[in-house]
Amino acid sequence: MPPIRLWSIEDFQIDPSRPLYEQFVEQIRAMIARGELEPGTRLPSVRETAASLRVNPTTVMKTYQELERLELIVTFRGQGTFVTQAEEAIRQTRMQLAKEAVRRLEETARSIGLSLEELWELSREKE
Amino acid sequence: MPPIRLWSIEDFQIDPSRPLYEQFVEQIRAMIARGELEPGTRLPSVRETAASLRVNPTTVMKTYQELERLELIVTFRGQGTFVTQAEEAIRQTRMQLAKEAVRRLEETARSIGLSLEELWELSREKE
Amino acid sequence: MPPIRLWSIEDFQIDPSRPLYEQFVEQIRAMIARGELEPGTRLPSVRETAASLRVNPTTVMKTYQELERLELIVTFRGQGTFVTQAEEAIRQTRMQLAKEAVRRLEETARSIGLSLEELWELSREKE
Amino acid sequence: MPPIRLWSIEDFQIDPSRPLYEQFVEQIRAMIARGELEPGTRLPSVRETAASLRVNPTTVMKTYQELERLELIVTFRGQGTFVTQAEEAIRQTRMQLAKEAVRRLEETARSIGLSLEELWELSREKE
DNA sequence: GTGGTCTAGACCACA
DNA sequence: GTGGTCTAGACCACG
Repeated sequence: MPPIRLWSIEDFQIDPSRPLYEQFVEQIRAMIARGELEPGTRLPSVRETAASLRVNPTTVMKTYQELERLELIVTFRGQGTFVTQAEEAIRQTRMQLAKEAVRRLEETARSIGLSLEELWELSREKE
Repeated sequence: MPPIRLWSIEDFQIDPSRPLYEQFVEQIRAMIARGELEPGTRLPSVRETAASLRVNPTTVMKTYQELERLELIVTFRGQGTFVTQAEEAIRQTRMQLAKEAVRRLEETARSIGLSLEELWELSREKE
Repeated sequence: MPPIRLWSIEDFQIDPSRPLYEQFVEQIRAMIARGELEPGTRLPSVRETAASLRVNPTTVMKTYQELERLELIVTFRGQGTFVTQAEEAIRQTRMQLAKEAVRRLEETARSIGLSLEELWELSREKE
Repeated sequence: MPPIRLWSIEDFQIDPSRPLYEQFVEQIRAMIARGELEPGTRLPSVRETAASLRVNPTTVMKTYQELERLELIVTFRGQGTFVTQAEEAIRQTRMQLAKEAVRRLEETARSIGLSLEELWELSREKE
């Protein structure tokens, strides 16, 4: 059973100034959170992924380990790595991402002394 | 002409896993953006700040130089460092911070396949 | 993948009364602007450069970071530092240097009350 | 015999990142070179100038000393400081400034691998 | 007194 | 291996 398809480096938006594995984690997590990678889907192996993304295998390994720690993927030895079947974990992730995003927005508003409404208005001004 | 007052390390919330100078820049920028540090105010000297924050002078200098590149402070040789008189630059900074914060929120919503309203609702659910 | 070749201190013309890093920036920028360092070329590592130029690694790092802010080089974490592939940025730099040089010439002419033609004539007189 | 008039800081264009005295020297030298300050004119005293420009007296002193070294002004003890009567010195200065400006232009052209004509063309392109 | 540069050397995360 | 941050301490020009 092959994985849906190999990744290409163009599937990711990379900022060279930030850790690669961190950006892979974020973007694969988003793929799972929005349902683009469905539960049970088999992911390409570490070796395959490293080759297709042209990155160091240890970078992919760190990515997968972190996603595993987040309980978004599971590895079955000898069988491969799969998106978790636990939809609850995916639901939780979506909520965490939402809460975190709003928390950051509120933190920014607080730091410049604005209410959320004022921040919103300001962000909509031109120039 | 002394600066308003020396900083204490308690004036800053420091995450030891991130670069010190980066956090100083962010938090001083916020002080200026919300008007806590008024235009024309003299900042404590590099040496004073280093002593009061218990960090190395070069760390403070890197902080000040970054704030200067952001055009939020100005250095007059031999006289010290001052919050810019150009209130326009401060206004711009507030707007940039607001726009950036909202952009990140929209980016998060997009990445998990939600509208801004849906993201907001989700962030307000309990658990 | 080694860089083209190490630098020697003889590759640079150093005026000891001016900041080292500033002169390195100017001269490496010129190498890129005139195509001597081609897009994609890997620069010698910070440590190698520091050793071959007999300067401190932090001096080289400051040089590279400044060139990075100018968008003339890009750093890939753990991989090294490379001349940007964005030839547009290089073209822009050439134009900026040209415009700036002419602007300075016009400024000098203005400051001594001459037209560009008169300045040119004057500079060609002997003694 | 009063000097023509006191200077105000608005008579000068100041870049805070460069030495003050250096900029005063350049700009007063230009005033003399273009004839705005005529030979024999009496300059305001160091003390007066420091007060009217709101700078440190030692800065003005250093400025005058440098202009004296350039033989553009002369000080008669107890009488004051005057623009030199030696028109030859002024002529020389104009020529030095012109030669130096052209030398810098040629140096820039050389550093980016262009002829003077090509540099000129490039500086005239838009964007 | 001020900031700016440079050195020497340590430690860290990342690939 | 790579660059990035931080410390400690020296020296300098400027005002």
